[in-house]
Amino acid sequence: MDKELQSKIEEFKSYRVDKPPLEIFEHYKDELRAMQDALDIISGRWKMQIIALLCNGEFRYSELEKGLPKISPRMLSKELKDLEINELVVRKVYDSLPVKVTYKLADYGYTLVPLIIELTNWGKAHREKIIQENKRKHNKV
Amino acid sequence: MDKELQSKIEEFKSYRVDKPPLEIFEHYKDELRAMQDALDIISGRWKMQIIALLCNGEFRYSELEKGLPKISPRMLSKELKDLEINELVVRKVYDSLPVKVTYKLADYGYTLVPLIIELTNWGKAHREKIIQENKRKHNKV
DNA sequence: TATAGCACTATACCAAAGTATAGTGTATAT
DNA sequence: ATATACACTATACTTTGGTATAGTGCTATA
Repeated sequence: MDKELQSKIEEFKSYRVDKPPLEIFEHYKDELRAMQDALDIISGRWKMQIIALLCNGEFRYSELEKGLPKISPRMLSKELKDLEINELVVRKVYDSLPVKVTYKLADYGYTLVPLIIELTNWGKAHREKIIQENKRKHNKV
Repeated sequence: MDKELQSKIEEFKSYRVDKPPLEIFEHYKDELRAMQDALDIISGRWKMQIIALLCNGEFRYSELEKGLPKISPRMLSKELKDLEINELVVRKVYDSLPVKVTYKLADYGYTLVPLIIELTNWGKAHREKIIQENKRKHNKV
């Protein structure tokens, strides 16, 4: 664990010196709201998977369908619409025949990359931890 | 945007040179699964709020109720149980009379701090962006 | 002419997440 | 004896996220 993190944690811990819980809540209100905003946008089974795929470039609708093996077309178009509304994804329509539609990450979408990395790292470490624990249990028994 | 991030993005972009979508999916499968594991654990309206509060120290059940003004007792005890199962939170029972129960972050729980910070930062920036956009629209009209 | 591909939309359905309200057993305080 | 605090649990309900299945209007291809 690095120093910056360590000091952040100390900061948290030292804040509460018998302050009433509601006061602590009020103090962090904006942070909590911001965190929740972010979670609302990235939660769900598909959003981050779509974004992670789109990190690799431009995809057609049907390519995304293939790249997300279990998604239904309804879900895919709904999720893409959501992401477009939040300006994370850019939708381009070519007026060729038949119509071709592509999706790519907006520049703004790339601001999510640090979060993707953080989430992935934590998820990997967590899986490791669970595997280690199962091993220990197995050895004891 | 810092250099490390920039190069990560280039890495993503350069990976896809006309690879079929399914191959890209397979290539990132472990990462996607790890990301989803993490999201499953922290998603929902309460989990991260509880963790963020507990960053500040040890709380009794009733203190948490006051610190999370809108949570129902059922939700609170369910969420705490989930967090305990995932070993993010430690539950301590004092056999005083009446019983006193406290909850605090496990050391492992603190590994979520970088994620909390990332989420909070992104959420704040997002809110800023939306406010700026509304201002621009207002000026145009 | 028939078939298949494309980028969707419509409708109905199900399960999980979250909410609202009430109740439990214990103990102290009055 | 009654009321209150504590840490819950039970039950029923609503909302949301996601699935399943079918269908649309277009065009290129055999």
